[in-house]
This record gives sequence, structure tokens and C-alpha cells, in this order.
Amino acid sequence: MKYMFNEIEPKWQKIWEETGAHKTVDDPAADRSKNYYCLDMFPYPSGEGLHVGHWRGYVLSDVWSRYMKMKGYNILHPMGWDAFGLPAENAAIKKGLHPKENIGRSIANMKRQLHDIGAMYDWDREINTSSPEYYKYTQWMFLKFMERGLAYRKEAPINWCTSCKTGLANEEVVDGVCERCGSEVVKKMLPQWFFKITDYAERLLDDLEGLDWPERVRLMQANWIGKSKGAEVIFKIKGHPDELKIFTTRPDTLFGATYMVLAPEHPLVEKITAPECREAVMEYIDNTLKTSDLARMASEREKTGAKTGAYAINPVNGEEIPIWISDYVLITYGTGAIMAVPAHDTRDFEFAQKFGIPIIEVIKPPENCETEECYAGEGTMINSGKYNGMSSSDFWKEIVKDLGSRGLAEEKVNFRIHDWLVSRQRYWGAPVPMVHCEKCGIVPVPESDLPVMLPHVDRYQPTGTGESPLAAIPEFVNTTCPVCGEKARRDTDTISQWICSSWYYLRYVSPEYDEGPADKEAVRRWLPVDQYVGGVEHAVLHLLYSRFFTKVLYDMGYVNFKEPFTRLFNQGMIYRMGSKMAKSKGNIVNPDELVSKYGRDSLRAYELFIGPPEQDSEWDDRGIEGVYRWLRRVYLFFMQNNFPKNIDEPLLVRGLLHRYIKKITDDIERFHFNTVVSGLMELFNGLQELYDKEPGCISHKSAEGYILLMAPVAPHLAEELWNKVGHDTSVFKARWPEYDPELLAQENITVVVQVNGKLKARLSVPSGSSEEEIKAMALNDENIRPVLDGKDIRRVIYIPGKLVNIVL
RNA sequence: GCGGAAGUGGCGGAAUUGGCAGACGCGCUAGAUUCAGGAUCUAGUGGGCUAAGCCCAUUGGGGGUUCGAGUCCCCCCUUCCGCACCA
Repeated sequence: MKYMFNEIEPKWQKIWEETGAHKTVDDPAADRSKNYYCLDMFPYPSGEGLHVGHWRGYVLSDVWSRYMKMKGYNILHPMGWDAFGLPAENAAIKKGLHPKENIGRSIANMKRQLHDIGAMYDWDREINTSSPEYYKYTQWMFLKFMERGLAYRKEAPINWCTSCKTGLANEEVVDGVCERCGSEVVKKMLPQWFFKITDYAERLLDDLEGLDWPERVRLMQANWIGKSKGAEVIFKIKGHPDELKIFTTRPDTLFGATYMVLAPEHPLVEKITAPECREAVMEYIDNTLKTSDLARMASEREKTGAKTGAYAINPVNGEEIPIWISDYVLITYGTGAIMAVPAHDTRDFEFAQKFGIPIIEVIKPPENCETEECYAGEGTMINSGKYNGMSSSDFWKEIVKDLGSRGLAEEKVNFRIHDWLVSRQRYWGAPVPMVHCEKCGIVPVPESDLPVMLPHVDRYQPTGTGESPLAAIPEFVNTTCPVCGEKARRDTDTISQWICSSWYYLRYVSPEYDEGPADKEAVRRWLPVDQYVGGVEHAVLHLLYSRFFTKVLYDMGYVNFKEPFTRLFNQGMIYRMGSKMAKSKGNIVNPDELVSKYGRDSLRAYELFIGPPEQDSEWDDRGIEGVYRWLRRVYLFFMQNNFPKNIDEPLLVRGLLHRYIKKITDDIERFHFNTVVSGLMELFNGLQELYDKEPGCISHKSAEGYILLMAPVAPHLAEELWNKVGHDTSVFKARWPEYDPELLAQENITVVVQVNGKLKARLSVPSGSSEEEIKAMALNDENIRPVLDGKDIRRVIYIPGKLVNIVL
């Protein structure tokens, strides 16, 4: 008899399909607590297909979904395609195919691969963000954001990817290069659409608190939002009507300000620069503009700068202090200008040293504190006039209040996050549903006219002009104004795919619904997502945007929850030959080959067994052999033996089973899927050993127990065996087994005996034994007595059910 | 520089609370089977010895707490990840 996984697996997949086994049970009367929504981050269709790294997350979310199904929940476990936008379009261009055609092919291939996983996806709910039925509501979202004053168009210096030839959001620029293609990102002035994510910065930060998410992701989002509390302070400029407003988190160091710095791009630079400094300032600005953002951000750089020849007046003491420009001050943060306190800020310290600017200490560190040349902590005020002796933290409040009363300062919270650039100068996306009318300005397309269809074109390549390819299609561009009816032009930008994916989780609950993005009743039954599974690379992209969208939808009254994903799990990546799998590195492991060689269940089990699911793991080509052998042996064992219903099963067998029901259940609950698999192996090894000693000793009930436990991991084989032991319905209609605590209590337990902390003996004792009995047994044990011979026993430590330690 | 995670056999890794270190698997060694290879099965797989037993070492390094530390505390080293002139 052979383990014919290639017959078993397709057979059960066919049966699942025919019986609608994976169709979501959506009972309108069902209580929310009976429904469970487990979502995978959906992929973009690439044509290269999935590799074993992609499988990992899908397998573990499927194991979890199947387990929850066996626990009695109605499961929503959908899949779809992030088919609009840069990733999908770039993939198509690379292949020289029209995006629509390429995406169709890629989806077919990836869907075949996803079927191989044997996941319980409900394909009736499949969504595709590039279908008009879907993007109609992406555009609807855009209109709603517009209505609420959260969308605006503005000419601004934006991030422009030189290779993708489009504007990018800040979140898409990583280390100065495009997150997608790795090409250089430059600044370009262009009118662009933005969403006011900054209005939600505070809430996005505050609500991180209650999320059952990996610490790492919450931290990354908190850093990205970057809240800092400080004050804005106004400095007058000597001999000049303009005022200089700066942001500082350290108003307590105002007396130590010995110079000011403006970002080179600051609008005041032009006005205040003295004639004799003009040449040097202009040259400096020129150089700054030539320096890439990437180079400018390198923190190890030596400080540079130029004097403007102008002076500011320190509002606390009337001192005149010189105004400099330097690229270490960023125009994009705060007011683009700072007061510099070299005594208490390392950056200012460096700058002051280089340019010979005075350094005045105003905060004395506490006594016991090791003094450095530049102390940035709290302390006692010195050199601060009448405030000397005050604690710096009290003075902080005091001086803001004092200056505030003269209109020169106010407390202010600053965020690092900026508004979200959402328009793309690319073809493959949902057109921005706006019309430009000479008379009426920017006018939204009426909801009833949605979707604004993306026209089919032959030339879809990006233009690089700052306009999308849509601008070259008169039939698309020319329209009439929805307000006045005069001739008007459509907006030709497309919507970033991050918007498509910001609300997709909502669509799955009612994918056919056509009176809005989702049926509110279905939303109430299924949302928010109970468990979300995906890679950590979306920490400050998709996950942040989705949260923002959800809060806006909540404010609109469209959804009744403030956070979309209650629980998040980030699976680790799979490496091979020391690096992340990528076609360019030639280290891809193709699941298709493994499926045909070892079968779907083996690959599923190995994806879990490879290591802790949240950690990165190195792929071992031979590792899958081990799980394959296990499944093969399980198959042969169950097929070649019979498990009678009415036998007097030894306690050893049942005790073993129940111990592992507990262990495996606990491990699944903790997402320790690697030890779920090793636990299943251990249990099988144990059962087989007992069976070898006493053939026929395993009851029908216990055999079923094993099949149930392995079902989430190896669903095809479990169905086959479930059928073999006499069931004609799916194993996933059965309930997850529960362990019997009393049975565990009846087992003998092993108590370890140590002498001075070193293992000397093991006792097998009935679990009900008393402390006295066990201690006595330990002291009288034949391995222990000789060791104790003639020595004084100082102490005997007993840990119930575990160990006796005899201290000499 | 700041923040986070991690460091355990030849390899992947296990060890909820401080209580048998190395489960499970890969690989390797020997044997069985086989014409042979592969596959499969059985046994072994930290070191030492006067070798069925006993002893010793051992969780990146050093110190500490404890009857007892991979696990807790302090110092140091290494790797990975995130942030990085954000005032």
C-alpha cells in the first residue's frame, strides 16, 4: 500500500468544491460572536506566481480558520486580488503585456497555486480591485473624503519616482528610494491630491494602545506618526517687520539660544539676508537643492551652513542672536526654523563648535549625573535671569505662559506624519472622480455617475511628464461640468492602490452589494476582522491607511467600529541561501514542484514545522522529507489497522491522547504551529509504540481523536482517514476534541529526584500521592540511598508533581 | 546614536509559571532489506573512562540572586530589524 497523495488530495478538493464545503455560512440571524473573520493580506497578481515564502502566511491562517471552524464558528476566510496600481502595472510592463491582460493571466495562475494550498477560501467572495464593480466604491470613498473636507488638491514639492514616473506618498519612500522599484526619488513641483491623514494623527496614535498587534508594528506606526509636545515661540527680527516663528520641545532652554537656523527653503531667507551675505547664502541654497534627500538625511554628515547677516531678538532677554541657514533644519517639519541651543542639543553643539558660536549653559544637571559636554536632560536653571534655581520642568511651563501672555508663545503639538499623497500619474488605477470646470472649479462627479470607467488604451506606459496617459485621450478628458453643464475636463490622475486596499476587508462581507461599498447588516455580522495575517512590510503603509479609512468610515456612521483589525499576526519571511527569496537572486523555491513530489499536506506541514511562525526561517530543501515520512506513516497505520468500537482501551493510550489534545490545543491557541506539528508527530510515535506492544489497543474513539487533531494541518489526509474510519461527512463538520482533566489526573506522573540540584533518579508515582509519600519514596529510592549514605540532609524541597531536591 | 527582537548540538529548532536542557525533525553512523542505488525498517548519534555503569561539560562571554537559572538581575560581545539631523 502506498501513500497516494496525488490521488487523495485532488479527490478531496473536488469533493469540497462539489459540496460547497468552504462556502461561508452567513446566517442573517447569527450573533456576531458566532461568526469569525480571518483575513489574509491579499496579493497583487504578478505572473511570477507564489513561492514557498508566500505559502507560509496562507497556510497558517488556514490552519487557524479550520481550527476555529471545528470549534463551531461560522468562518469568513476570503481571498482576492490587489490588482490595480503600481505593482500590478509594473509587472505587466515588464512582460510587455497590457495590464488587464497580464493581470487576467496572473490571477489564473496564482489561483491555481492557491487551490493547491487546500485552503478553505470561499471563492464566491473573490474580489478584484481593478473591476468596475469594485473601483466604483473606491471612487465613492474619494467623494466621501472630499465631502468631509479630507481630500484636497495642492501644488507641492512631491516625491517623484524617476523610474515609476509618478508621485509617491511619503510612506512609499524608503531611505530615499522608491519602495516599489528601488529607484531614486526626487522632488518635483506638481499639483496633487492629498488626503488629510494629519487630522487623524492623534487618534491613530491613541488607538494603537488597545490593539492586539505585534509590539513592533505599533511602535513603527507610533514612530511614523511622531508626536512631539513643545511650543511655538516668536522671535522678532532686528530692523525688520517680519517675525520668525520656531517650534521647540525645549522652551526651558530659551536663555541658552545663541543663534537661529532657518531651513534653506524657508521663505524668510530671501527677505532678511543682508546684501554682504547674499552671495554665500545663494550658493549654499544652490548646493542644498543639488543634494539628494538621501544624502541630506545622512546623520553622520558634518554640519554646514551660511550666515544671513540678520539678527533675531530673543524674547526672554532681548539678546540679539545671528540667524543662519543650514540643511540640518528641515522645511517639512515644524515651522522650518529653530532656535539653536548648543549647550543642550548635540546637533546645535556640533554646529556651534564648527562656526565658533558661543555656548551658554542654562541647565545644571543633577548632582549625581555624569556630565557630558552637551547635556540634554532636565535639571536646575542657571544663567536664566530671575528664573535661576527653578527646576527646568517647572520653568518649561512657566516661560511658555509668560511669553504666551505677551502673544509670543503657545504650547503646540507637532506630528511628523504628513498628509497622504494619493494621486498617481499612471494609467492602471481608478480615475480620480473629479471634473475641472473653468467656471465652477473642481467639481466632484455625482455619485450616480460612478464608476468613472478607466478607458482601454493601447499606450498605457507612464509618460513622465507629470500627467498620466489618460491626459492623452480626448474622449476621456472632455466632458461637461456636473454643476453648470459647460465644457469641462476630467481629472486625469488615478487613485493610489493603497486606497483600493484600505477598504477591501469591508467588501468581502457583501461582495455583490450594489448600494454602497458594503451591506451595513453584513458589516455588523462580521466586522471588524478578528484575525489578520500578513507580512510586516505593510506596517506604515497599508495598515496605517486602513486604520485611517476605518476611522473616517466610523465618523461617517458607516461602520460601528474604530479599528479594522482586532488582532494582527506577522508571519516571518522565508530565506534561502541567506537572503529573502527573489527571482533576481535565483533562490526561489517553487511550491508546484514540492506539491507534485510530496503533496499538499506535506508542504503545508513543513511550512508550519520549519520554525516559529513569527520568525524568519531558512528554507531547508531536505526538511520536508521528515513531515512527508510522518504523514506517510500515519496513512499506512490508519489504513492497515482497524480500531474497534467496544474495547477496553488501556489508560496509557487514552492518557497519552488526552495529554496531547491539551498540548496541541494550547499550541494552536498560542499560534505555535511548529510545535503543533511536532506534537502530532510525538503523539503518533507514542500511539504506534503502544500499538506495537499491544496490537488492537487503540479504540475507534481514540483513532478519531488523532484524525481530528491533525485535520487543520493536513486536511486532505484527515478527510481520507475520517472516511476510512466510517464517516461519510467531512471531518470539518466534526467538533474539535476536548481533553478530560480527570483522565490526566489518573495517570502516573514522573517525579524527578535531585541531590544538590543534580538529577539522580526518577519516580513514577500515582498522581494523587501526597508530599509525604513522595518524599519518603525519594529518600528510600535505591539510586538515592547510597548517595545520602552517612551525610546530613539539610533540606528536602518538593515541587508538587515535578521534583524532589535533597540538599546535603 | 535611539528603540526592538534574538544568540541553545553538524543543521532547523523544543523547553507557558525558575524545576529532567537538547523534544520533534534533518543530517550522519551501523545493521536489516535490495542485483545495485533509492525508498523503507531497526539501533545509535555532546565528551570522557577501567564503557550495560559512572563521571564531566554544556544554552554568546563574565558576574550575581536561588536548594535549583536557557529562563530572573547587572555588565559586556555578536547578529538581525525599525527609526535616524523631526528641533
